[in-house]
Amino acid sequence: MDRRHTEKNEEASAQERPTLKTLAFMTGLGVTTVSRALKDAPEIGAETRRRVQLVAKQIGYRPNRAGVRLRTGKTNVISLVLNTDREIMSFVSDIIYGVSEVIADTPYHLIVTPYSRSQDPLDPIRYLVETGSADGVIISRTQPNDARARYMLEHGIPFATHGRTDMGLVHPYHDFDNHAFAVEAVRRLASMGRRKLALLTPPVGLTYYGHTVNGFADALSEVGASEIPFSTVSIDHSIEQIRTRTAQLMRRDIRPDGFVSSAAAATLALVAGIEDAGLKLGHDVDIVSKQSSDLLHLFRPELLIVNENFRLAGSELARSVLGWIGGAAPGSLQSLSVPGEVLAYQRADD
Amino acid sequence: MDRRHTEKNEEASAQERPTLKTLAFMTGLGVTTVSRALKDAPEIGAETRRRVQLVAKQIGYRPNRAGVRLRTGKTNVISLVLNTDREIMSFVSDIIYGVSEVIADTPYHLIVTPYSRSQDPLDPIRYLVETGSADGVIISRTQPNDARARYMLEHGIPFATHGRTDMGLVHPYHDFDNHAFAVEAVRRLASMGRRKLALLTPPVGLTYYGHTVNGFADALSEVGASEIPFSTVSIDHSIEQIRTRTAQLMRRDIRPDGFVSSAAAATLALVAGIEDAGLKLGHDVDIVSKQSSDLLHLFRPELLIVNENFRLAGSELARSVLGWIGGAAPGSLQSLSVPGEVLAYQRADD
DNA sequence: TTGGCAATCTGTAACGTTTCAGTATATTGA
DNA sequence: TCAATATACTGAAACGTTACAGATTGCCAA
Repeated sequence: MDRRHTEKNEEASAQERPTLKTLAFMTGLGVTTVSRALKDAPEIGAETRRRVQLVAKQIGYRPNRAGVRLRTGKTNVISLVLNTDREIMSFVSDIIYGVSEVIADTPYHLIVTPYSRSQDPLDPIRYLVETGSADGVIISRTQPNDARARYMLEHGIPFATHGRTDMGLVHPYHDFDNHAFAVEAVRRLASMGRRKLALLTPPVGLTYYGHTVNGFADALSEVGASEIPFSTVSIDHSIEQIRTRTAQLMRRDIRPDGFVSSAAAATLALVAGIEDAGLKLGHDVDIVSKQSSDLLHLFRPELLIVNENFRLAGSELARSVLGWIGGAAPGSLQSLSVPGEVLAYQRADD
Repeated sequence: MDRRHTEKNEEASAQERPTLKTLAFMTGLGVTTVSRALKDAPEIGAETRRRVQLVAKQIGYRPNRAGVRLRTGKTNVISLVLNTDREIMSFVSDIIYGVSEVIADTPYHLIVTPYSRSQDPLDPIRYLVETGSADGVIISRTQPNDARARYMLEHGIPFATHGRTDMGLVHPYHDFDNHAFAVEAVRRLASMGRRKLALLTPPVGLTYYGHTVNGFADALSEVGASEIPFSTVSIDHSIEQIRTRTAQLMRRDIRPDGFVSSAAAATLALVAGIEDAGLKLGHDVDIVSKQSSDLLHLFRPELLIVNENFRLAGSELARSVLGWIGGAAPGSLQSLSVPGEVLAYQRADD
């Protein structure tokens, strides 16, 4: 089955994939010249360059990734690092699609590097860095003091975080303005006369937990509403847990008349818990919820909804990483999307 | 910044990533011997083998992927080919997680190869085959006569399909038994006294469209119920379209009193359309729906639900591809998950 | 004693690419 | 005219790995 005894490349019939050697033979040039002609090196004659590129296009030459990678260390790979048991569903596919959109016209491939509950989140990052498996990395579930970001900064590998850090270190990120979300949500509830508000928070420990909580608190004092503590669960908890805790909360004497929820799936559980307690959405209580896929309004029309675009996040993150790889200043590759309108902070390369 | 003038590898201080040459120097053996010792070749002495493997473990040697790939052509990559605009959300992440689980203990990386509406679905497959970018491929949205499967079979690259084909060609697949699903769904509705049933179908053209439609028809005649045609939309249509069409259908004189729905998101739209027409779920009409994430029962407790486990699908698909790569017979790498057996058929009301 | 053979180990070449250090030819300045 | 220089090209080496074709040693049978 292995009939590669075809007297070297130059006499091979036709079927093998063309290499620089093939091109060199066809054009009568040396491989060095061909290699340079293809990347528009200055010391190659204009006509030669055109000729080589024409032939390359004609026979469908594509550089061998392994060859390039071995020689130069460039992998042409972006790695998306995902928590396999915690990341919310639709989340992931949207981010992947967003990233894909951006790298579609580049030589980059997207590899998904998973890690599970049982592992140190730093493990997959170490692996990528130590084995040089990617030119750039995208991480999510970012923390204020994020060991992964610090590690990658120390090791000089370009990356972007979904969510900001707070370590005094500068790196590319994309984030949704959860402070603004919480503020708007509280204002909206207040404008409907709701005065006792509860917050279903993001996972404790992630940076946007703080943003959300602060926005919530800021807006509470602004509108003069009060908080009903609801810190026994976060959107990371199971549907059942959220539902149960919500029902318990709603059966108390002092219960919220308004909720702010940081995730769509959690909102489903929230509503279920409320109704378990015999209360009615839109009457006894209102909810402002974030969502990423456009389905929540079908669930209960009374829900007040703010959209977060994860596909955009994926695109921005990919653009940032590619920008950093391309030599742009990391500080110029940060963006924030604001609920309602998407406001991208400047790009460096203009 | 490039100080690799360190007199070859053997005298390098410590920091560069270890290679076979490093190991050879440390053990006093030749690189060939080291290479063979690491892969348990028979012509290496037992003690030498142990010694080499010990040292390799100690210094954390990991084979350079580019080196292996260049020399052998083995990429250690599995590619998951996804339609960027059509694949349902949770779908994708679950499959990715399932695949990840399986390849976690292998040297394989998972790369996601997207293609969009505008492209020929064969494009990404051609790319993968022509550039030799993967050792194995996983595709979804499988059709009865699937050009991609045929192409990969012709080109001898191992793959697995999510869903079966019907071309008389044998290849690995994993599929959910949608015929059985439709049959059970109809029986269930019939047992509740429903007699005029409609089917919200999978995308026309995909293999499981046929399976579902056939199961539906078979069961209809079995239980003596009649079909109300509802072929203007499929689960590939937008939420709005499904909702509108459903409302139209439900306002007719002759309208269904039972639905079978092939996807959770579509079911949301279905229910919305039904309620738009002023009818009540569980009273005027019942619905049996598939779901992959466990959320539908929160939406309406009256919904009758069948779970499809996409994480399992991902695992099975990965196992199949790895099996084929490993030399197993493609015909032995086919699996079907049956609703009710592998998966729980849950009653919402108990 | 010698030839044969099994058991271990080794050097070289090759995969496709880029970089380094050239070479050959034409062009320029004096 | 000669040397200096710019222009256009080239071979060899190297990245890390594996496969091929030996090489060395010790042991045994004849």
